[in-house]
Amino acid sequence: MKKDLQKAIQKYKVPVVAVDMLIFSIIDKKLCVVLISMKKKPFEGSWAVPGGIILKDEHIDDAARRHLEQKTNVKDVFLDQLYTFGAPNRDPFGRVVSVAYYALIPHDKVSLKTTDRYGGIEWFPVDKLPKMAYDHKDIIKMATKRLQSKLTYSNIMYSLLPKEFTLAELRTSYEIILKRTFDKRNFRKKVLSLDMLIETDKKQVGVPNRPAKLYKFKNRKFKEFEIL
Amino acid sequence: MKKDLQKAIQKYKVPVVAVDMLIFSIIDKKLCVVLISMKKKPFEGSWAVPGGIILKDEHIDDAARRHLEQKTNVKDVFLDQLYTFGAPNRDPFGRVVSVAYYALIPHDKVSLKTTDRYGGIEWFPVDKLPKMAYDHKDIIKMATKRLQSKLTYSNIMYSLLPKEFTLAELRTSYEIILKRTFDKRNFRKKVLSLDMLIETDKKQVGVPNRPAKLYKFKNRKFKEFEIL
DNA sequence: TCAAAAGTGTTCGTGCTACACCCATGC
DNA sequence: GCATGGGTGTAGCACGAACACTTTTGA
Repeated sequence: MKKDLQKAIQKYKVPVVAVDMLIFSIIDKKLCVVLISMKKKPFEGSWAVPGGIILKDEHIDDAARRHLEQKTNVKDVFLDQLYTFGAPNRDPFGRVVSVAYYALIPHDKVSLKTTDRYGGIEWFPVDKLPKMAYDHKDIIKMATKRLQSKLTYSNIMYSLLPKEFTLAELRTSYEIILKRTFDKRNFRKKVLSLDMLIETDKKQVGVPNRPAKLYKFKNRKFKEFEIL
Repeated sequence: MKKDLQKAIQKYKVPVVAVDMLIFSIIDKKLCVVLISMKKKPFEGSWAVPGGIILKDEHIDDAARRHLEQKTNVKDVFLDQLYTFGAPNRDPFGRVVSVAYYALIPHDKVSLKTTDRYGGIEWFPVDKLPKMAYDHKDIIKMATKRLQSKLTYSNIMYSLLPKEFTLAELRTSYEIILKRTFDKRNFRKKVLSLDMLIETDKKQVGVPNRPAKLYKFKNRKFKEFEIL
């Protein structure tokens, strides 16, 4: 960083703009989020949501996408701005205003990339978080709530499921995230009435029971609905 | 803004964090928003949403409240974060990431304070905006949508109405903002069933017709409901 | 033939919608 | 007494909730 800039920033305590990227998926029947383990004091041994400072000329949305792709190799998933956290003393290293984003990625595409900047990167169930750095525990809670809410009035589940899926998979995914159950028949009736899915001519293979029909989403793009 | 900082910021495109404050009220049966007229090129003659850079050690929420109070003298109203805009070329003067907030203020408390930094400050109906600077037209559109949505699942109308009001005032306020009508009887039934209002023992005075009972909100604090 | 999950209809209750007339007050 | 908005009840309909048995496949 150039000297005159650094000087001006220190003089006026200009806040730094960062993004936090909350990456959600369903792993092993649980809603999980990607965390990285911290090396630096005072947060050694704690975990945090991945993220970092935005680049110059980089749109904040793109900064979020950059972090998402860096960690998971996935693109073209649902990504949405959550909230901007701007308390003056959130970060002991300096004033950081961070814009949090959340994304939903398919559980069949999961492969986390670690880098040597962090101690490690792992999925954690949102109900069993480790010791968290900063205010990240609250951020995860808020993101979980928002995710639950958005699931009930949009088609964003397209971003969590594989291209083709059974209605049972769709239903249990809703059940896991919304923490409730749905009646099998009522659920079918409802989702099929929404003109949101397309029936394929394929079926499950290799299951020890009657194979289910596979469906896919009509549009793999955010759209509002009255779903559940 | 100080000159040396401004210079450094322009040179290196370091993002500056600002807030934009969208102040809504109902004036003359129309949903209106506070705008200020710009003096500086290239936006002479255009209008913008009030706002400005956050102070050092100032919480961004407080920055929004500061601007709100500066312009309107009101405190203790509903104020909520809308969205953070972070495209790199939004502002020709340099990179600005701005966190937009919106607030609802009572129409009986309106008195705008002008300052000599701006050409003027005025209420404009959201349907008849003047020539707007930056991307502020889009921001107002987004805020209006959010406001409409939030009205249908919360009690934030408490922040727009005077302390005591008639059910007709409540109803027409919803009708103006949501751009639809409600059946008088069904509306009464619904809002009274929500345990959100308290009936006072007062009535309208000086009206040339049967005076309506006055009601007040049980809690003048944000709460979620299923309202309309 | 057995185990396991898929697929399929009907009934009931709740809540939203539509709708018209009398009442209280000021002038 | 007349003009103006306040205040009130009921019937129909749509939608969500509850609920059990038959079908198809692999082993």
